[in-house]
Order: sequence, then structure tokens, then C-alpha cells
Amino acid sequence: MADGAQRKPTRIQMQKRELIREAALDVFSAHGFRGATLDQIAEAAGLSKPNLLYYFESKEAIHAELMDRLLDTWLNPLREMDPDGDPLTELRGYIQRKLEASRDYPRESRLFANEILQGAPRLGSELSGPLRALVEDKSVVLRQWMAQGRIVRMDPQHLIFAIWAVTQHYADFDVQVQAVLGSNDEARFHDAAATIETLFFKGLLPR
Amino acid sequence: MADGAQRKPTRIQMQKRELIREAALDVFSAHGFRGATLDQIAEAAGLSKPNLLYYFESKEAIHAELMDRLLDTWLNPLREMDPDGDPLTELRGYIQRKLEASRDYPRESRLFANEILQGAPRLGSELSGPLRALVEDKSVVLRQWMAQGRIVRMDPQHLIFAIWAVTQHYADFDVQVQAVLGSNDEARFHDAAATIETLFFKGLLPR
DNA sequence: TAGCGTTCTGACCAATTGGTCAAAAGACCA
DNA sequence: TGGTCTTTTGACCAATTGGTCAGAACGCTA
Repeated sequence: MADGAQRKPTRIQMQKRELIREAALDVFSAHGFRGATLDQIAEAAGLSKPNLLYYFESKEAIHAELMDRLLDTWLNPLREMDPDGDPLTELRGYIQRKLEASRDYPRESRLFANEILQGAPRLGSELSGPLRALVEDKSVVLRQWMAQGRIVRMDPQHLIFAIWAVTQHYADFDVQVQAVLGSNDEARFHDAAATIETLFFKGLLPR
Repeated sequence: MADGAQRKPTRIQMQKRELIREAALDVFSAHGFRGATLDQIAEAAGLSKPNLLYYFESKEAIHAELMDRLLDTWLNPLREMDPDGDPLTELRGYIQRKLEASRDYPRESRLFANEILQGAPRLGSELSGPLRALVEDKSVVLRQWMAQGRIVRMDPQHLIFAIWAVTQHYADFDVQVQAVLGSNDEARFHDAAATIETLFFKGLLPR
């Protein structure tokens, strides 16, 4: 295949590339970009390093592809919040989805956290682009709900930050959470959901 | 100085070691342990690499010393929560102190976050030791307040997690926050404090 | 089954990185 | 001023790391 045009990828190429993405997600999410090595990824994928580099141009290329797919997954729970729905139901649902994402996709959460923590050098303008736009968009909805007196008035952007923070915490700071609680894997997310629910919808002060 | 016993460190030693800690905090918090290099730290401190290694045994040793000092600073705001005080005042104060820590010591927050994110390999047993003990301790206090009907009943440990999450978010995810808000440095922490206050003490639902 | 494109490998490379060492340069006090 | 201890440096090293390359092995189809 000497011509510059890309030919349709073979079945093996699709499989192996997926295998590599999976392995890379493991390694990158656990060690960050700099901390991860091609050897680790290759081993996790059960391939030799040169073989790995047959499927991906470079370490950066693997990471970039993971990043690409990440942001969408990341923002979908928020996208699904329906402007025409009932505020209580919609917010409850959004928090629920975010918490489930932390439970079911902790590696993705950590990959994202690693990237942001280090200044988002590779996620770059995605943040001030699509992410900002979506938050802006949903803030309008929240403000409407507030104006209608259906939820308490507060800064909608910071409200979204608060939801992100409390839910992602359970994926990103998992070690700490487990150290405090002493594992008990099943109860953890149930109790977290209950606490967040009470805190957000009732508040701390008895009425 | 050939004898094994440590002699009292000179003035220069104290100064230079502090200089190095400061530089290392910059570099480690921005890139994580693996991502940071001795050359970067040396340059940030204005020293040559061998000179740096004259003051610290190894890269690990520098990081370890930062870690040592970190946990105490980290837990102090929670320690200060007074069991005999007014619940509302105490919780408000704790959230306030935590938010101020995020504003005034973002590097320390990120250093901590980096460590936890990657499985806390070097902070190790500090989490299931002193940290867990303190949370356990303050949970008792919170449970008492709940039993007395002075704050709404919920899981005290998860409540503490929620406070950690929403406050540290502003240090650890700063890039994201700025991308969404468009900097405006002054207002940021003020608005954050107001939103958390409303959310935690009033909740989302109008009464 | 022969041929050809795809997949895979071992050997290798240059750059980076944590760390060492002998010796030079400074600082301080008798 | 000389001598001794502390501080600093340039040169160097071994290990690791991202990446290359020529060719071997494989697998599909004519």
C-alpha cells in the first residue's frame, strides 16, 4: 500500500486498534500521560512494542484518540437534561447518570482528571469550545427554572461544577474514599447517591 | 563531617532546602511525580542538578518531604471543626476554610490530587491511618448533631466527601473552571462560596 | 500452491533521566 | 593568611524510553 490515500482498515486492524485503546486506557488512566510507557501499554495489550507502533503512529496518537472519544461520553449526561422536563426529575436524573458514570467508567474519569489536573495540554481548546458552550446552554435552562421559582436561585454554572465535583469524586479519589470507608464496594455508591440526594434537595438545615 | 551522626544544618542548608521544596512543589504539582524531572526542579530553583542532589538524596526524597508536610496542612481545616460549637457555624466555617485553601494553596491541592489519582503509592498508609481516624472522629460529632435534630440526617462520611469535592474542585480543575467561566479571577471564589452556601444550607428545592 | 499484501519481531538507536564523583571554588575562623 | 569544612560544578554513567528498520512469518486469494 504505497499510495497516500487510506485504504479501508482490515478486520484485524479494527480489533487490534480497539485492543490497544483498551490497554492504553488502563495505563494512561492509572499513571497519566508522562507516567505511562509504551512498554506498559504493549504488555497490557499482549503485543510487542514495534507491533503496537504498527497500529498507532506514536504514544501521542494513542492518547489523542482516547481523548477524542472522551469528551463526548463526558458531556452526554448533561446533554440529556431536558429543558422541558420537571426540574426535580431532570436534576435528579443528571446526578444519577453522573454517579453511574463514575461507578461504571472510573478509568475514563481518571483519564479526564489527569488531563485537567495537568493543565489540559492535550485536551486544549475542547474545554473553552464545546464544553463551555454546553454549560452555557444548560445554564440558561437552569436560570429559567430558577426564575419560575421551581428551584432555588443560585449561580447555575457553579451548580454544575458542584454536581461534577461530588459525583466524579467517587471515581477520581477512589483510593481515599476506600481508605476512609473500608471498601464495602456495594454500599458505597448507594450511600453516596442517598447523601447527595439529601444534601442537594433538602439541604443541611432542618425545616 | 565523616561521622554518621547528623550535625545541625547550616543556615545555607536550611535556605537552599526550602528553596528546593518551593521549586519542587511547583513542578510536582504541575506534572505529577513521574512527569516531573530533576532538571526542571533544579532549573526552577536556580541550581545545577548535582547541586540539588547535594541537598536531597534523591527525587523520591524531595517528594516524600513535600508529602510529609502536606497531610497535616490538608487535615487542619477539618480538625478545627469544634464539636461544642454551633453546627451551622462550624460547617460554614469548615467549608469556608477549605475553599480558602483551594484559593491560596492550589499547588498543594494539586499535588495531593495527583497522588490520590494515581493510587496514592507514596502517601500510602497515611490515608487509612490518620486521615481515616480524623474522618471517623468528626463523623461522630456530625452524627450527634443529626441525632439532636440540629442538621438533617445523612451519612456523615459522604457529607465530608461532598465538602472535599466541591471545594477542592476549584483548585484541581481550575483550567476547566476558567475555561467555562472565562477567568474573572476575583469573582470566582466569591460566587463559588455563595453557591455552595445556598446549595448546602438551603438545598435546591424552594420551601 | 504460488504470490503478494499484511502482520509481527529482534536488533538497534538517540535522547532523556536519575544519579555519581573527583575536584574546583567559597566561606569561615584561628 | 592559611587551613579546613562546606558548597558547587563539569564530566560522566547506566537505565529507561519513544521510536526505526530490515526482514521473517502469516494469511488470503488467484
